[in-house]
Amino acid sequence: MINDSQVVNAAFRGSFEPALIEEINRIGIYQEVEEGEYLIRPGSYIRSVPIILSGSIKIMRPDAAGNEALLYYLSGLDSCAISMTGTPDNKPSEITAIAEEKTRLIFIPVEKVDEWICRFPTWKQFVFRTYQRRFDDMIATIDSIAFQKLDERLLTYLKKKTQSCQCTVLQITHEEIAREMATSREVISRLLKQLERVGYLRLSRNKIEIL
Amino acid sequence: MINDSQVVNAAFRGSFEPALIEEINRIGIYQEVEEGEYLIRPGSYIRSVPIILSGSIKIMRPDAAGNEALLYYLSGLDSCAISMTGTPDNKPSEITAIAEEKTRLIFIPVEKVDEWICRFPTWKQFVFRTYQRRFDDMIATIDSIAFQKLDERLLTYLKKKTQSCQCTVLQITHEEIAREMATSREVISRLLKQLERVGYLRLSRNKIEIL
DNA sequence: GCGGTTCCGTGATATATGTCACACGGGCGA
DNA sequence: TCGCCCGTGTGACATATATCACGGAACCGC
Repeated sequence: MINDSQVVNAAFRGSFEPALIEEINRIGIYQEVEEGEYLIRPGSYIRSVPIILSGSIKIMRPDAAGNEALLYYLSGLDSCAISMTGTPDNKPSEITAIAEEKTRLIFIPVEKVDEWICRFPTWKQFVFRTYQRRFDDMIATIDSIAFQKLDERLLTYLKKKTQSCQCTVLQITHEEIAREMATSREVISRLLKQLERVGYLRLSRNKIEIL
Repeated sequence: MINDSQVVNAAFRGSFEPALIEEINRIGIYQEVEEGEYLIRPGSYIRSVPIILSGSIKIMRPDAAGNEALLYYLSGLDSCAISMTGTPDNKPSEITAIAEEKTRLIFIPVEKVDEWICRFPTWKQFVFRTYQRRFDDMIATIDSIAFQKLDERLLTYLKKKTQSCQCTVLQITHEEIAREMATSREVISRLLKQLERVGYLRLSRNKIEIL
């Protein structure tokens, strides 16, 4: 049986200095969430920053009309830049975070994020790399929405999805894809069918197998 | 005649502690750019971070096919978060920064950005607020592209534009708007005409007057 | 004033995407 | 086993946006 601190140690060794790992073990709150569980809902206040140990989390942006747009995925050793910055003004969150699969993470209180920056060089590096990655992700998202047609977007969507879950069989409904891409189910069904005809994937109920 | 350090002092007094202002005066490189001038082009390397003293800068994202998408504007006391993070891996920039009008700014070498974070609390605060603002901007951009129809997008575009230049008369061509919104000139012309009929604005050559 | 250039207005048409309506089939609980 | 719900496939149609093809108006240099 693996306990929390072993998991943390294994995940961070090599990235963080020992004193920092110890601090994380002491302060961080370990948590496991199941697939589909919400970590953040719009309107809630973010008081701590999650670091993903294993699994993956998807970050979405809902709009007033009930649509959503996928911003990016978080997986191993990623963290959510929005939650680092989201708090200073004490504004509530404007995003949604949902576990894509069973996910283990550790929460660090925001004050500590700040405090550690000057105490641990590797932490500062981590925080900045996190920002940079999330910026790159957001730019990629904008690229995709602004420049690509739906069929291309669907392809990049499927690619990212398989990357983030590290498998070729997606357990997902057309409806859900449509929601994440802010379009309608029928359109996705048609495009998927098209991709199946071309031999890019195989469809069945609740399942898409990439070839 | 105003000299550089007076400008800098006036801009930063109240936001930064005196020691930091002095440091900025000593290290930062003051520069003025004219309207239309490029600060960053895709492919160039970013070795220093600009802080805008007055004027405004627009940050765009070009794609391979020659289209562009507007990411956000920078104006008084803003800074570009991408340039803070853009350097760690020594990757070239993937964005474009263009002066919207005559703009005064001061460049801080990236190493100093990093160093000052632990030395000056107000600087750390500044850096984090910058990140947060840019994140919010990017999310607003995604909202607009993902959820709004072109006519609404055009409205929000015009609003932001007037905000950033602080005036109601925009010196701009339909072609340029189209490029920034990644669509075509005819479409923008039609939509603008529509807005004129509704009495929202008045059109003339190279000029849009918001009412 | 003249010729060229840039910007703008607008019809006609093409294409992509969104919406509606409905049928089919599989799973699953009563 | 029956009925029902959910996910899917698909035609027909509505709408939004892109593209093409012009013509005309404003401006600029000569």
